[in-house]
Amino acid sequence: MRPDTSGAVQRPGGRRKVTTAAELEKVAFDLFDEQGFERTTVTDIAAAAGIARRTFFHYFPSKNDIPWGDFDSGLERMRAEFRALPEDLPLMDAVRHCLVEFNRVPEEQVPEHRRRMRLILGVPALQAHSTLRFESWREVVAEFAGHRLGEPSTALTPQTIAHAALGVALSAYQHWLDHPELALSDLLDTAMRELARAHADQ
Amino acid sequence: MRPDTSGAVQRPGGRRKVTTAAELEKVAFDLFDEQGFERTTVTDIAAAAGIARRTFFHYFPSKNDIPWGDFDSGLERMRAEFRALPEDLPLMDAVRHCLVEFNRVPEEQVPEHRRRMRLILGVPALQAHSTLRFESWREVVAEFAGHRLGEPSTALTPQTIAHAALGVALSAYQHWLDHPELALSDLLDTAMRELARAHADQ
DNA sequence: CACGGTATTTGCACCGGGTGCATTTTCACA
DNA sequence: TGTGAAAATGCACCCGGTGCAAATACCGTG
Repeated sequence: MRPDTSGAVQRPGGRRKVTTAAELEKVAFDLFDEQGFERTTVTDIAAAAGIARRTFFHYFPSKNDIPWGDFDSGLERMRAEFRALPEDLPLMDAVRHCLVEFNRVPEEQVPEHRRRMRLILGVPALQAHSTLRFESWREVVAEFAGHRLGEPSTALTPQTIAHAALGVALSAYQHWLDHPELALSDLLDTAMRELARAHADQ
Repeated sequence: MRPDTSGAVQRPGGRRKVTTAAELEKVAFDLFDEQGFERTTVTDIAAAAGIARRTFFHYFPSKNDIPWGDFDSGLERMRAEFRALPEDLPLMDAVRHCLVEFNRVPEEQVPEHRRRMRLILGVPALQAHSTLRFESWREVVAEFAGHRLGEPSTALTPQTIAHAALGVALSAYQHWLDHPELALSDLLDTAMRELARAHADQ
């Protein structure tokens, strides 16, 4: 039998990694809490983590990427979520459903999630950077919408639906950050329904 | 009678400005065409314009702001556009109408507009930066939606409508850039209608 | 015409993010 | 005890952006 290659990357020799992205993220978040994002330099983070500044960039492509965790791996989850949906569920209901499910977090991780999102959506530099990260998220939605509509995902309607879905998510998130007593899932669901309602109302 | 203070700022003495933002923009755009946005440095632009690098930053807060022209002044135009609409025009019809009108450009300015938008929506750094510039645009829409709904513009629904409207605009623009033969106005109108249709379809 | 006030330009030193490259360190395994 | 591979590191840069002080050009006035 071949050696187990699942989980961590196999290591056929070579120096051990001295830390992890998750660990660096933790160190960085603490500094961000203390002194804010912009006032924290990469040098600060590296020093606090006990690594060289240069090494930091082996773990994160940029300072702006620190708060994103394994966002990309979540995309595959969402794709699966879309696939699992019954074919006869109306398109926008399906989108709403996945919006809610994709953003469901276990209760105990809520404070952590809130902190992360407050950074991403609150700090201008990160807000700007988020556009780039959200592109692949939109693409997942567009693919699904295109599939349902029998159009390429690059067509106008799928792209529009994807953009709108992202907009809904962002406004729900912003509201959630401003109103800690409200549940994110409810806000996402409501926002999506209210948009449909606005479109329907004459 | 007081001297005319309309138009250009009055100059009660002091050194003359040596150039204008518009002129710098022109110089910069030429360089962008030649060598691309990222490969063009601020130093390049300043040199080509015959000013000091430091002076450039008296005309633009950042390199990323070059392609934006007088975008902010356009916002007031859009606000007026919203105000001029009949009160009984359904909310989303009003939004669609303003979306189309705000983005209407005289035929002769179309190539210029396309070049500008191809930069803004095509170069990652500018794409990211655009998020920050679009915030005030969204706010205009949210204010109108809030007004119509009898809610503060910060409420969930107005914000969602604003985010969605921006999404629609972005997807229409992207499509326009990819398909030069199509008219921007039509794409904006269609995108908005298709989103409504998607929401309505069961 | 010289002068004084004013706004703009400029130079300079500096900071922070990010990269390319060569070198050193640490590890597994033979 | 090597030997090869991966990771960490150091260093020299580049670029965008800022704070500050000095130089420069313009205006109106005496």
